[in-house]
Amino acid sequence: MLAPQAQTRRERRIAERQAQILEAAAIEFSQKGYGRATTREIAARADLSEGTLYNYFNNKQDLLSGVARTFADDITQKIAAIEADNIEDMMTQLLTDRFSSGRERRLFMLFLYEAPLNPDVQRIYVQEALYRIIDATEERFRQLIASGAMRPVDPATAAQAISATIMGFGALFELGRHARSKNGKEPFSAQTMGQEVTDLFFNGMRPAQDGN
Amino acid sequence: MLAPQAQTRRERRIAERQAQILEAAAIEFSQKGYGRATTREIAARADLSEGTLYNYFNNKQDLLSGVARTFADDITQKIAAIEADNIEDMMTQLLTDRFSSGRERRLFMLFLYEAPLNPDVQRIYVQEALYRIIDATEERFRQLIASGAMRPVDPATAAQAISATIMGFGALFELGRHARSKNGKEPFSAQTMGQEVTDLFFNGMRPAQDGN
Amino acid sequence: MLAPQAQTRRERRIAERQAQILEAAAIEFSQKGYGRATTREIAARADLSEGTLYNYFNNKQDLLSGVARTFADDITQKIAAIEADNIEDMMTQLLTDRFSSGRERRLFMLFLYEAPLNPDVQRIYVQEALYRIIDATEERFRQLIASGAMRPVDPATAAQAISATIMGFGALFELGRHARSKNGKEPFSAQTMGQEVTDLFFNGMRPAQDGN
Amino acid sequence: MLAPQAQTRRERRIAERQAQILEAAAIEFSQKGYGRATTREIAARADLSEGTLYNYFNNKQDLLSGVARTFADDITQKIAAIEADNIEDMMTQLLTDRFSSGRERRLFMLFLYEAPLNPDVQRIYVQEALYRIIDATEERFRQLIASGAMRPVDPATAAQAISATIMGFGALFELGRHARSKNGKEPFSAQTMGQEVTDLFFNGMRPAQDGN
DNA sequence: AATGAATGAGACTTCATTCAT
DNA sequence: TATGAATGAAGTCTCATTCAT
Repeated sequence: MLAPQAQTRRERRIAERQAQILEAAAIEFSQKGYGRATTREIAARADLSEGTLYNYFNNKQDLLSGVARTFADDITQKIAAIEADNIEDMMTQLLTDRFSSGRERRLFMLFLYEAPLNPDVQRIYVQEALYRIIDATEERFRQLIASGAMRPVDPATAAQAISATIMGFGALFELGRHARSKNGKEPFSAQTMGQEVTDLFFNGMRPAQDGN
Repeated sequence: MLAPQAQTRRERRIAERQAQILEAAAIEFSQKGYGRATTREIAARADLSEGTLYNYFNNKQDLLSGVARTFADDITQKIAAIEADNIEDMMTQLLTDRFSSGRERRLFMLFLYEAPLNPDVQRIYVQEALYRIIDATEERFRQLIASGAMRPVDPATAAQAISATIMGFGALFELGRHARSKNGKEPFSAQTMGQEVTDLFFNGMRPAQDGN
Repeated sequence: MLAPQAQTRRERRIAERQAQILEAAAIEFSQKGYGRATTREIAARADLSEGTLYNYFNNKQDLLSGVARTFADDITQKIAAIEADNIEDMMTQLLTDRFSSGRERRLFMLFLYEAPLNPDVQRIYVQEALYRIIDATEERFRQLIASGAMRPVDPATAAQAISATIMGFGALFELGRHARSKNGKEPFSAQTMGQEVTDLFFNGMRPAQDGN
Repeated sequence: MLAPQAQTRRERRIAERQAQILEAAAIEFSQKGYGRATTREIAARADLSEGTLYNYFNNKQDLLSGVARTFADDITQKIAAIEADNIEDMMTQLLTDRFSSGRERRLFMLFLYEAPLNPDVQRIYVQEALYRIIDATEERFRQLIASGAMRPVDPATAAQAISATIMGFGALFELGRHARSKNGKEPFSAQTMGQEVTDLFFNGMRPAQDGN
């Protein structure tokens, strides 16, 4: 009982340290990008020495991988937690969700950018998270179509379109577009935006025909 | 007549060199990202010495700005060249267009990523190109709505949604998603993709109601 | 008790390293001037890697500032240590003192040259050291005049004249003038020089008048 | 007659070009120092291309040598032009002269600084100008002493003291000391300064004794 | 396990000099 | 003879990584 417990406590402390470091790394990476972030400042933010960083991670790339894994898990869970039996609810939740945290959006951009340059990020964030989410969305669409709750479009295309839109909105937000007020109205709220876009996807742009 | 001609020749040579350098820079940046690209390799690819680079550009950042301007001009022209008087054509062209060149997509990602870290990129690519395109799209939507060719959705939201979707698809392509064949069919073609997505935006996902 | 002691040891080591680096920098700067001295050779002389230099100083300019401060402190202390209640002693000491070390003279020239090009040197060496010394000298002259030990010349001019002479002799020595033997006598000694110049300043050049 | 004339015209043009370049070099060197001045800006100031510079001078060092020679000739002539048969006039003129032009003072500092680093400057400016002036001064002092117009101090020391003082005042002026007003009086004028310092050297600091 | 000083490879950049036009 | 684009050596500085304490 003693050894396993000590082992467990040790493992717990290691996990805590790693989380503490990854938290700091996430902040630095999100603010400065991967290239401009320095291990020195990550260590400083984690209130550790630079040397200690290397007791928990092999190198800077691993820090990015670690951050990617954290956020991959996070987004996967959030998406999985969405409960909706009609398409409108589901889309609103999908769209609203990604508009939340600034740091999250920034890291999202970072992962997209780094993925082609960094196999770990590609694997951890893109393949194990993004693609699975898209696949799951496709499967849900397939079900909705089967149940007649959705027009029989190509579910793969629809899933990608939805995902692409969410990703694109993340980028637009990040680029500051959301700050623009339109027509004197208040600047976009994520909530309103989600609803309007959902309406667009759901009802389409085609003008109502005939007596509709 | 002599001086202007000589002047012109000199200017032409300078423009050529700059183009030659920017071409090399665009390739290096697109392949390695801004931080990992080196002036040495840009020079080598342009078949010039490193010092010569600095006869035409002040620093590495200016190389990125130059590349950004080139592609900002390019995309602006392409978008402006779109001629469509019905919404379906317009959307198809918008969506199809951005799926073309791989390097272009990679640089697009680069600009999105760098914009918040680099005021020049933010100004040149985001504000002077992306935003104007979105604004022009909004204006077109406004006209289509006025003419009854489009359902009276909020034109600003619609313009952003379309733009976000295009941007997102650019990213998805870049991430390799397009390489996946679905259902044994051939992998996506930009053409097909554009048409399907246009259908989605145009007709929406809502199942046909009533006797429709 | 533990923390302060550890802190002190660390600070002591840092101070030692800085001194070690500044020593090397002083030698390189004095031998080659600021522009021709290289961080590489400073590091080599300090028996450190080039990178380590930058753990202790921000840049090459700071190395020069550091050297300037060291020598500013040094000269200020030496001047302040002069004890003389009659003008002859004081002048002899003032004049003799600056003729001592070759490196010191070379750095003195360097600071004079760099001061107009380098605000730090101007502030550290010129304003905080040279000017204060001149001011202090003026004040001493003022007292000597008040006590009747000195002819009532303008004390500011006199202080500047003395200072200028010392500075000029420093330069002349540095230029190798002192190496010239005159009339077959031995080359100047700082001692002799000091006495003769003092005599000159004290008694003037005017021939004795009347029956003197 | 033709060849020599053409030769002469050619030589004249060469001399003009050289003077034009040296003028530009003098300005740049005086403003920025030798190391920080660039051949590019010297060429620009001389309204020439960089390449042309190298048709008239072998390298940057030669530019400095050329400037040194110009100013060495200049100062030698000025000193030689001094006409004075009594010591007061002579000293006033000596002292006043060097306080004149700012650029001249700056170059003077430059030559003093560069001399130990640059054999040409050492030879041209220091040995062929400065030392000769000091020697000539010593000789004049010798004559004045012989004629009883000057107290029999050591003429070599006196000549060096005078020279050192002039050099030192040049430095002090350059360091901005002259800008300080004293006692509410106007800031120093070269004229006043020269007179006061002459009085100091001539009459000494010793208080008047007895019934004087 | 923590530290942080030391390292050194390598990046960007400058600039005196050359040379084809 | 004048030009100025091209060169490349050399300089300053950064920073991920290591290792003795």
